[in-house]
Amino acid sequence: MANSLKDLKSILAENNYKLTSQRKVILGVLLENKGEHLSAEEIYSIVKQEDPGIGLATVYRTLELFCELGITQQLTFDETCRRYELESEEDHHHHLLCVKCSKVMEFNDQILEDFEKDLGKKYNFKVTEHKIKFYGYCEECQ
Amino acid sequence: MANSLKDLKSILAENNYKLTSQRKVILGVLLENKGEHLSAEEIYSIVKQEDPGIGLATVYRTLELFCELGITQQLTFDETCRRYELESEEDHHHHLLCVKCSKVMEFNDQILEDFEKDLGKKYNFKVTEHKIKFYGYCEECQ
DNA sequence: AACTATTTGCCATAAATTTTCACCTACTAA
DNA sequence: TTAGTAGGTGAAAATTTATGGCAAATAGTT
Repeated sequence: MANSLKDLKSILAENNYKLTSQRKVILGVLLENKGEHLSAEEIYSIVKQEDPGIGLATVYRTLELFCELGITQQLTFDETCRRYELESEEDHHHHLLCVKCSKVMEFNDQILEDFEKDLGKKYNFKVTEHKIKFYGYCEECQ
Repeated sequence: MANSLKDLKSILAENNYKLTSQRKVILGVLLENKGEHLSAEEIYSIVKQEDPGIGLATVYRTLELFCELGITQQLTFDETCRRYELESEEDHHHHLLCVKCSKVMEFNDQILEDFEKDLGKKYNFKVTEHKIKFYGYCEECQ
């Protein structure tokens, strides 16, 4: 979706939102941490290094906005906090969670896309997205 | 798993836990609301009608215990609270979430079980459980 | 019926997120 | 370029969700 600041600017403009320095910095942090699944607090602490004046509430507000605009996506693992990652059409992936070391890995798949189509017909449910988590033991923890 | 109070009694006894009136009431509420996905607060408010003296902390502690014993299972939709449902070997299902009316439906499947096996080989990840959510539009909201 | 380890209720606390509000700033139109 | 304005921000308070401590109560045993 938003792979650069230029993208961010146009996405915001299209939706009548302003391009602020805080939003730029937060997108920057997300871009620099692709593949990570950061919480708002974690993003906040990284962002603060670049812009010490930024407030935690702004991070929350920005992430909410980014999700609304399809720039980011919320992840809910089984924790008390929510995590975020950049959303991407090209790289649709899911997560493997190790129940022992808590490592989170990603995987892509095509089979599920096909499965999704069948599901729509079978249950008369028009699927727009799916979130799939597999729990188990990673290579090292088996 | 626990389909009756008798089951509960033996599960608790096997694990050296006591059968208290609070635990009975909470299981009762879960049994009467199969198919629902209640939060701790919601369970608390229903339970209170039957036993006004019960404390919220007890509900949380009981649900934690029930999950530990495999009686219930935690669900994390994209909310701030966790939800619970009875766990059942026979009825392994997943969820369809309508993005418009927020209704949550359930579905069973076999294809995913097979898919899971392949995944284990492909990524050297020993899958023990999966949680799958499909988002989209339900029959009425299409 | 008495014993004892669990369990509970109440209250305080923690942690995550949201709201409030006064001030600030990015875009727009003149 | 320069206001004007709608939208955005920071700080702190408020909410929401969940957990921890402790004295009193209780289930299961002796």
